[in-house]
Order: sequence, then structure tokens, then C-alpha cells
Amino acid sequence: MGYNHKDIEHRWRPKFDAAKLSTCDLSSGEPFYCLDMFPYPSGDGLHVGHWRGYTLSDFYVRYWSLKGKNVLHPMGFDAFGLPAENAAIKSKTHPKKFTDRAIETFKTQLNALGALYDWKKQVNTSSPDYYRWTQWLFLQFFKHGLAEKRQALVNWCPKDQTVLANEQVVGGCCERCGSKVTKKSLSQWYLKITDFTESLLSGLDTLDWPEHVKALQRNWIGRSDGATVKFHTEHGPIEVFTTRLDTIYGVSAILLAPEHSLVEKLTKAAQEKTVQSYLQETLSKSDLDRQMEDQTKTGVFTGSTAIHPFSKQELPIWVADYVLPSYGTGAVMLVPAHDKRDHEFATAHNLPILSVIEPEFIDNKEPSNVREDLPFVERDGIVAIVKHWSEDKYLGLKWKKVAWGTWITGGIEKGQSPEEAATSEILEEVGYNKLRLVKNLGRLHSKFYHGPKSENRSLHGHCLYFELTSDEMAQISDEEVGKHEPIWLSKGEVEQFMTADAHKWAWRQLQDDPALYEGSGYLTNSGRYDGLSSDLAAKKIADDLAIRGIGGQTVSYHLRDWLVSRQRYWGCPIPIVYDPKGYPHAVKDEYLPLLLPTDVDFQPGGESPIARSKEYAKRAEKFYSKGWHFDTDTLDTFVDSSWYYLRYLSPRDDQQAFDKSRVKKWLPVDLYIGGIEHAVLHLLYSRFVFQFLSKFGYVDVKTNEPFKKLFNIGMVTLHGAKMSKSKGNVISPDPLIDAYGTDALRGYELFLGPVENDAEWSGNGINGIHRFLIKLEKLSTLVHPTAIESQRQRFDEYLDTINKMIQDFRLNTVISEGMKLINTLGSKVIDAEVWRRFLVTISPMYPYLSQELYASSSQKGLIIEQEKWPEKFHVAHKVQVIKVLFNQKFVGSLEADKSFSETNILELISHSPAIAAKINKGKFSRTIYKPGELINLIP
RNA sequence: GGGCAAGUGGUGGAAUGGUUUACACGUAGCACUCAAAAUGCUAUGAGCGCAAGCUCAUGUGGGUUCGACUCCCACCUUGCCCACCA
Repeated sequence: MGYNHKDIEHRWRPKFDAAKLSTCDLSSGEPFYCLDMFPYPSGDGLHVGHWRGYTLSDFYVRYWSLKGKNVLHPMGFDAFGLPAENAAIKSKTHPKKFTDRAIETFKTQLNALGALYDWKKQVNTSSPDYYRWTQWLFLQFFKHGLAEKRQALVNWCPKDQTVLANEQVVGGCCERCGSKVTKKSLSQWYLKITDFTESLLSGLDTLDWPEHVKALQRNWIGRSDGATVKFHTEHGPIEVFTTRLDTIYGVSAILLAPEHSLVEKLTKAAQEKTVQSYLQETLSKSDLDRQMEDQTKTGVFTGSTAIHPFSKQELPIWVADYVLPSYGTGAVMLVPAHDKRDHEFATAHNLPILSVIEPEFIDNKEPSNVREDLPFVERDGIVAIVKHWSEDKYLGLKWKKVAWGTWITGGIEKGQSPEEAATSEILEEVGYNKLRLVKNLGRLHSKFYHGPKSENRSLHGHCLYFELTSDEMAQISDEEVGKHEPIWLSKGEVEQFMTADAHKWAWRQLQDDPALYEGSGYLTNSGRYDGLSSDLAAKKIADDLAIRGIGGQTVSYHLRDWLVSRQRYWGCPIPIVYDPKGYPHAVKDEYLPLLLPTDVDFQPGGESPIARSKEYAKRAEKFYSKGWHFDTDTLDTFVDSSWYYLRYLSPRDDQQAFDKSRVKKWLPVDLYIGGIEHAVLHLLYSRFVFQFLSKFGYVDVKTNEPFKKLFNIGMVTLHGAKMSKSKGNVISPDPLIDAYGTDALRGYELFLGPVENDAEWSGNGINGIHRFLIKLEKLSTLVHPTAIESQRQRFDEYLDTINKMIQDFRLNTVISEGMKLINTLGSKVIDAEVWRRFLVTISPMYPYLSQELYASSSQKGLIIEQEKWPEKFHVAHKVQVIKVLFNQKFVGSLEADKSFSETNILELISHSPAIAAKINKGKFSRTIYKPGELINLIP
């Protein structure tokens, strides 16, 4: 007979299709909402990479159903979008035709998977009965003032001829087609996602999502705590945003983004020409060109000045294109000594560089890292750089007891000046006494743990630079000779030689005064704030600014409002109508859905193709009156997909977008499965929309979040690259199903590696699963209704193991455990009850074969309907197996009664000749005993 | 520049403090066959050895521990994401 997968699949598929899971009764049972990210029906068909995710979700659908939950597992199609439109342009057919055909292909392929979907709840975002409610959703934003039309410079893709959201610009290029993105000034609709930044941020803490996905979202929202400061000018204040308010005394200019509203006013007649041509040049650049980091920082002086709020100094105002208009306030204070970019700019344009922070270095490396539980002991000290009397070399100390390279250092005794202290240290440590002080390099601070004294030190060091005037030397004490060895270093060797950051900094300070320092420390040259730490100073300065009403602490975000207008045809029409004066109004409910016009030429041309529809223009005048017209853009398709999971619960409802009571029962989604590529876009927008609906009472769900648990399925790669038709590296499941069967392919998809990791496809591996299934089919003839203790005991272990693994999504090892169990059952008689329970546990992986064997061992009906996830037999273990180690080496294991103590076990060992022989005649000084596990004998 | 993840046989990977390399793939040998495929059985980290066995191996170097792939510190390498974000 043998294993014939085609027969088996043919026999059971119709029964799976008719299973009760295929139509979820939403009103009963304990809900479990298992959701796949719905696909875009591309027409390329499914490859083995898609299968991995769908296999995974079907596994959990079957598993949770066996665990007694009422599982909802719907599927639908994210059917609006560019590829269909582009294909339509090419083939001169309507995108709807293209889309409908692709959906049919998809459904056929999905059915081959043997998965259980509730197709009765299918949604299609391009169908009017769906997008009518997408339009409703948009209008709710409009109604609450959270949809707004703004004229702004937007990201423009010259190839697709449409605007792009920030999130769709990747590295300055269009996410979809890769063209360089340019800027264009357009009037567009925005959804105010920035009103929700804090709740989008804090909501992340409540979610059971992979940490790295949460990190991506946090990163994208990009909260940064800082302050604003107003600098007064003759045309009103310029507000800047900074995270380094402590450096405010180091400002040497104010820089404006070219787009800043004050640029024009502040430009003096003499600078008019230069500024104008600079603006023209930068505004025509693409974002990518403008953001090239390695190019020199450009900018021009406006002729105006601003007043420093503390020093009252006049600061020149410049325009510079590295200042981004969309972040902070579009204006920055230039602090060249403490910001790398500002340093480059000041160097390029000869602006003053003033150091206002004395650096502080905190040691975090063993053994001198700061101990948290100890207070700091304050000490004054010196760091001396000493130059050779004739050569261009500098004196370093190589420490003998620790791997340190330093300059000459030491403490300052009472009554000594830093110079005196340094001079005497130099004399003591290296013996030179003819030298002169050339330069004071300023102070640095260092926090570290002083091992010999067992205390935390906070050292305040004066950095001094000396030159020797002669090689004359005094005698050095033996003690000093034993401590370290003096080494003359050439300029090139210094950075490498010095181990501590503080000593490296002293060197850079000598080379380039003041050296760029971006860390924190203590203030200097900062008026009454001198001597404060960076943290404390920033707070005080912010307070003082707030009192004067010219600034204070604030928070800035990377996240921008969501631009949703698209100048494309194949999308949801924006339900806005303009009166003859151009004011926008919501399209009346009775006119919804506002259907896509059909008399449209799709060729892209800078405006929406819909604008060319005569019917659409007429329709507006018919519904309203002469001079009225509809918005001719369509919505970003991410709006469509931001709420589809709500529509599944009442897909045919023509009275409302979703059913509030069902949403209350079924949301949040219990398990959401999809790829990492949606970590910021879809998942952030969906959270935003859901939080909006929640805030205004459209939904009533405690969590305020749509997706409780997110699982990211790893990508399947071929030759290291993501599978895609255009790269020609696609593996189709069809021939594999034909040769090995659906079960084998499902098993192999999960066996490929941990499901959250990417996996390289290897053609041969499927053999292993296939052989396992053949073996199972053979073993089924050995099944006999006899209770076999050892098999039941083994099954209990197996079940414990996989139960835990399933919770942790470690399905590759669940597959292994099944193989291991079968390998240990042997080729004699198999306990029928063990067999039945085993078949239930593998049915989520191998639904067809498990079902076939279940039925042939005289069980009736479908596993998924008849069975529950099995319980253990609870066979009592009378003995325990103890591993015996001698001097860390395994010398054997023995079986001991569970009640045995350490003494009993030692006795057993002495009576076991095989083990006793290996343990050096029983001589050992002590033992380490871990009950039920091992005993370690230490000689 | 910032953030995150990962480094274990020829390969995918297993082991979250206790015999490293489970389970598979691949490879080799054997059985079945006229033959091949399929299937089954056996072997398979490296080095030394006739063998029993010994030594060495989880990116590198330290540390904690009776015991470290696992925990701590530093470093190296690779991958991913973000990035003139003030």
C-alpha cells in the first residue's frame, strides 16, 4: 500500500473545507483571533516564503482550536495599490480585472495549503462595500479636526508621479521604485498622527511584541528631550531647538533651514543675491543629495544678527541646508566646540569655536569602572604632556603592573599650584628638571574606581603642556622605576598608546585647541553657570529661560503627520467636496460610497488621473451644484489596511464600518503573524487608527491597542536574497506538493529553523520530513490496544516538552521531538492510546496524514472536531537517573530509587564496578549533589 | 555616527549553568535490485592511536563557578534598521 499523499489529500480536503472552523460563529465560545497580515494580490502567486507564515498561522489555528478556543481565522486582500495600476497601464486593461484575477489565483493556492480559513468573512479593500467605510473612517478624522489640508513641500516620486509619506522614503529613494525622491509644494491631506505620539510610545510597553519591533517604532517616533530658546532679532525671535542647552554660551551663530519663514525678512540687501541663489540651489536638490554627509557643509550669511539671551552678544544669522526644516523648529544654534556638524560648519566658514564644557570621563571598564554603591572622593590633580628637548617626541608612561599607557599624572598637594604640582611629579617620576610651561590645556574630569584604595574617585585634572629645555636628569627612586617605564612617543603613536579617553582628549586638545568634544562635563566660560554639571546646568538654564518667557524644556519628535493624498487612480477616493470658493466639505453620507470613476485614462501625469474624469466632475455638480468639485486624489493604501481587522467581524454590514459589540468581544487580536517589513508602516498606522477610534468612543476595548501579540515570521531566502519574481529566485510550492505532499512541505517549512529567523531554502531537506511521514504510515500497522507503560511514560515527557515549545513558538524543535518520540517507540507493538494522542499532537503540522491514520485506527470524524489537545498519562516515575561525574568528567549514570539520599547514591556508586573503576579508587574530597540530576565527585 | 540581533560539525540547527553537536540534511559503506531510483541498516566534529583510549574544539581574550555555548567584562566579525534629528 504505502504512503500516497495524493489519495489522502484528495479524500480529506472536502471534509476540511466543510469543518466548523471554516465558519466561525462569532457569538459563542472563548474567542481566539488569529490574524495573518493580509496579502497584496500581486499576480505573481505564492512562493515557499509565503507558505511559511501561512503554515505557522494554521498551526496555531488548529492548536488553539484543540485547546478549546473558538478560533477566528479570516483572510482578505489588500487590493488597492500601484502594482495593479502599473500592470493595467502596461496591458491597457482595468486594474479591477487584474486584481480580481490575482485574487482567484491566490485563493486556489491558499487552499492547496490545507489551511482552515473562514472565507465567508473575506474582505477586499478595493470593493465599494469596503472602501465606503474607509471613506467613513477618513471623515471621522475630518470631523474631529484630525484630517487637515496643508500646503507643504512634500516628497515626490518623479517616476510614479505621486507624493510619498515619510515612511515610504527609504534612504532618499522611493520605497517602491527606487527613484530619487524630490520635493514639490502641494496642497495635501494629512492625518494628525503627531497628536498621538505619547500614547503610541507608551502603548508599546503594554504589548507582547518582539523587542526589536518595539525598538524600531520607538526609534521611528524618535522622542528627544531638549529645550527651545528664543534669540531676539529685529524681525522677532528665532526659536531654536537643542538637546544641549548646557552649551548655550558656546553659540557662535544661528542657522536657519532654507525653508525657514524668517529667511526672507532677515536677508539684508547686500546679501540678497547670494542668499537667493543659495536657496534656489538647495531647494532644487533631492533629499538624497542634500543629505550626503561627507560633503562640506554649505551656507550663506544673511546680513542680520541675533542677540544671545545671556551674554547679549550679537550672533550672525546664516542659512544652511544641513538644518532640516521639518525637525525641531527648523533653526539651530551653532555650537562648534561641542557638535561635530557645527564644528565642520564653523571650520569651513571661519566662525569662532569656543569651548564651554570641561569634559568628564566616566570609567566603565573593569577593573576601574565606577562602583554604584560607593560615594565619590573628590581629588585635584594634574596631567602633564612633556615634549622632548630636541625631537618631536612626547613622554608617555607604560605601567608595569597594569596594562596602562598614560601621560605623567599626579595629585595636587595643599598649597601647590597646578604648575608646581606638575613640575614636582615630572621630577619624581622621570627625573627631568629643566623645563618650561608652554600651554595650559584646560581642565578635565574623570570618575573611576581606585582599586588599591577601594574608593570611587572624582578627579579634577589640570592639563599642562611642558617642553624640556635640556636632557639634564636627577636620580629617580627605585619605587618610581618599579612603577612604570618612560617611553618617547612620536605623534603618530600617541593615540594608540594612551588607554584612557581622558588622556587621549588631552592630546587632541594640544593638537587642536579647542578640540571637538561632544560628551557632557562641567561648564566653563558660561557666566554664572560655571562649574555646574551639564545635567544640572541644562535644567537651570531652562528654568531661567522659562521665567523670562523665552524658552524652556520641551520634547521633540521625529514622527511627522501622515500624508495620505496620492495622485493615483487605483485607491480609495477621498470623500471631500470643495465649494466654489474652494472650502472643503465632507461628502454627505447619502452619496457614499463615492465610487471611483471608470472613464479614466490611467497614464500618470502629475495630477491624479481622476482629475481627467468628466463623469466625476459632473457627478459633483449633480450632487451639489455648479462650481462644486470632488477632491481628485486617492488615499494611501495604508489607510485601507489600518482597519481591515475590524471589518472581518462584520464584513457584509452595510449600516456601519464595524460592529462595536463584536469588536469589544474579539479585540485585541490574540495572535498577529506577518513579516518584519511592516514594523513601522502598517503596524504604526493601525495602532494610530485604533487609538483614534478608541479615544472618540467608536470602539470600546480596554487595551487601546489592536494587536496584543505580534509574531514576526522570518523570511525565506534563496542564495541569500529575498525571493522575488523580478530576481528570478522564486521557489514555487506546487511541484513540491506534487512530489512530497502538503504535509511534508508544511513540516519542512517549520523545520527549516526557528520560525522567527530568516532561513535559506535548501532543496534537499524536505526528504527528511517525507521519510518521517513514510515511517509513520508504516508504523500504523503495529498499533494495538495494549497499555505499554514505557511508551506512556515517554509520551508524557514528549508532551511536557512540546507544550512548552509551542508556547515559545519553537516549532522546529516540536517537529524534532515528534521524530525523537517515533524513533524511541521502536518497531514492535505500539500502544493504541499513545498513538491516538500522538496523532492529535502532530495534526497541526501534518493535518492530512494524521487525519488519515486517525481514521484508519478506527477513530471517527475529524481530529479538529472530535479531539481536545491531549493530557498526559501521568505515569508515575519510580526511579530517577543520576549522572555521575568525577572531576568534571562523565563516568556513567545510574538508576536510583526516587527516595534515595546522597549517602544512598554514594553507596550505589561504590557497588557499581563500572563506575567505581573510573573514579580513582573512590578517593575524592567532596561531592556536589543535585537531586534528580547529577552527582559530581571532586578528587 | 546611533540602535538592535547573531557568531556551535561539510549544511540547517539542538542544548539558557551539568556527558557539546539532539533532530535532520549531506556524505560513505552495506542490504534489497539484472541495474538504477526509492526504501532500510550502519558510520560520520577535529587530531593522535592497531585498539582500549587520550587530547583539542561553541568568534577572540579575560573573569565568576566544583562545573560556562549558557552568566559578567573587553575585543573581533557578520547581518539588519535608522541617520546632517541639533
